[in-house]
Amino acid sequence: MEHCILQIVLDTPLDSSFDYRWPLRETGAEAGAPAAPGLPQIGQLALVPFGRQQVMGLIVGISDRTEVPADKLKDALEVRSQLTALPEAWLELCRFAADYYQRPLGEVALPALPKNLRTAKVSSLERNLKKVAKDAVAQDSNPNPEPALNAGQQQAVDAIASAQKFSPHLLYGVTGSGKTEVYLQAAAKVLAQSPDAQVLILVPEINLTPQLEKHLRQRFSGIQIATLHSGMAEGERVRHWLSAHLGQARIVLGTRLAILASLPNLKMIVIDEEHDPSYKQQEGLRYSARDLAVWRARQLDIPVVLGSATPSLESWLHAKTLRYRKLSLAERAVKDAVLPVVKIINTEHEKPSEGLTQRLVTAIRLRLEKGEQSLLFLNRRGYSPVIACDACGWISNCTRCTAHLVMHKLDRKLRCHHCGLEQRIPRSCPTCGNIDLQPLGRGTQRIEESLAQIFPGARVFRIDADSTRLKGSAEAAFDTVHRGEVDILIGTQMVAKGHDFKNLTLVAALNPDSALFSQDYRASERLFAQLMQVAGRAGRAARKEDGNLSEVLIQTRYPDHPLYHALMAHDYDSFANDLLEEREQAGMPPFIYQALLRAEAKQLQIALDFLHQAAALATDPGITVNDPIPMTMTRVANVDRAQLLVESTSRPALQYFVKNWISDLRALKSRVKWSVEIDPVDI
DNA sequence: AGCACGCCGACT
DNA sequence: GTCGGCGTGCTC
Repeated sequence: MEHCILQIVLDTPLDSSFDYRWPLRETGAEAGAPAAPGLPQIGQLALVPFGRQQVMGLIVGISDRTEVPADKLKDALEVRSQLTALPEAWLELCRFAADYYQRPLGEVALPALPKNLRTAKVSSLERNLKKVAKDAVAQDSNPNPEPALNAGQQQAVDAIASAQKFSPHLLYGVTGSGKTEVYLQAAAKVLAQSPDAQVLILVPEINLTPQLEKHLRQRFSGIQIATLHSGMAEGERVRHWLSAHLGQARIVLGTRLAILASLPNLKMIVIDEEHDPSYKQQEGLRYSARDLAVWRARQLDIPVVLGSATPSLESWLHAKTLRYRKLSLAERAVKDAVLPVVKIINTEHEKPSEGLTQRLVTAIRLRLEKGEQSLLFLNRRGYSPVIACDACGWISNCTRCTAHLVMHKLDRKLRCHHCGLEQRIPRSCPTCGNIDLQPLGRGTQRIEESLAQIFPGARVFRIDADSTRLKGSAEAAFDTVHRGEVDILIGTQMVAKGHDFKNLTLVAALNPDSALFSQDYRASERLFAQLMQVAGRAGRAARKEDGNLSEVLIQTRYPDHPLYHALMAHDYDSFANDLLEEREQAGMPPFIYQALLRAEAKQLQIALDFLHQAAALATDPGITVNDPIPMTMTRVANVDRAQLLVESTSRPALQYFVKNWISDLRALKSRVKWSVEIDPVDI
């Protein structure tokens, strides 16, 4: 009996591949089978016994020999020959990500595949393959026509689509400047260049931006579009993934996870709102979809477009150093629409009552009289509805986390957003017995109540993570606003994304200040992007000739802060340039590169001790080692967490250092649970 | 990571 | 007497 040896990677933290025997003669021997049946290929999936379980692995090598002793060697159970092998370029992408983020290949490659592909039976795969084949779209001769472009847009489209090799473009333009139309027409050109070309379009959160999908489907009605995001049902997810993998879907629209999709004929990548923090995966393999997209574009030698009104400082720097080509869209593409007027309300002089200044109340009243909509934007941070006792200072803290319990009025519970702990709302203060417990701060729910008091007839509507927890309810909520059934909309950052509200002429930021002085140096960058984005929700309805501009009101105690001045002037350029200069002088990203070692233990000291040990191991002269510190939210679910930041001016030097460091840390055999994150963003 | 085996405390 | 705590050891 003749065998070959399959080298297979598995979704396990063990950093090696595993060898399995595969009998060459037995498979595919059925009569009438095509030539060379049953020979496994690199890139195919195989079901193998692993310990006491059976798991799906990925074939990364095929050999005729192995170092593994015969008594340990097992037979692979099944090769999924029904599924064409994952392309070599895809495997290379996974190898790069595994190497860069310092994880075993199997922990990158297998989770990148739909779960169903790894767990379901062959019959299910065959059924799905059949369904996908049948779904081939009928040609539709009636797609929406391409609208005319303004000069800036045309230039951008030409630059992107004519670049047939690796070329990163930073498409820079405010909301309403017509970035989407540039994506669409550039995609159309690329798709027209070859009959099997594929285009990948990444968006921050698909359920908040259904409009792009609608535009795509209308414009490319004869072309199959696959969507990929975490909210999809498993079956649908597999079928969309398969249609991308088989080259059938020529446009793939997805969230960050789509960057790891198999796309055999990928010819262009678009990253919409490239600055958006959700491109960074915050658990498991902590990759940046944006960075991987640029790598993938370089690998395939294709154009990549990063679009934003407020580019990340990383991309901004790349544009300044000409690594990225900056394409600016100066005008608003919507005819006659103008930028909203941004005004500052100094809360030092105009004290807000229940979070609302008199001027803001007046502005809302004006909109109500004119039948227009207002949007009140709340920074969630610092504004959770926490219960407190005025008499003794007691606050509803979580017993398992360094966090407050947050009041949920609907089910009359206090809940911890970090570990899920639930308590009934106490009738009196647990420490002093005071009956008069008050909500601290103004959460969206409280603002909602005070608005209802001030404007009894107004239709007030709240959109936040709580009110839209149910699947699809966010969409329904936005529809309600679109239909004009809402006068005053209250929301957290959720409302900042995607949606244009046609009748919205007032946007107010109630409490943006906390981000200005945050420990997190990226907070102000994010705040600017958020305010800019939320301001962009207004103003599309306003037209110059009405003399009736949309208004953005910022309530702040720091009216002279440069961030607000830049916002008033609609001047991201100088704001970003100033920030970059600060970062360079302070030796911070994007001028230096970072890695973060996290440790967790039952007691903080144990975690810190481990980190001190780790710091002692870091003697590389090119590496700056900071002090181990407890994480801001030290305790989560009864586990204490601490971290150690290491930095270098050289990315390769950091890479080299971390690789060795990790093997040194493994050798410590500590009981502490630890992990290393490359390019951390939340420090 | 799973999932076993393995040796010490409070309970049907 | 058992059920079960999580320490440590292995997975081709």
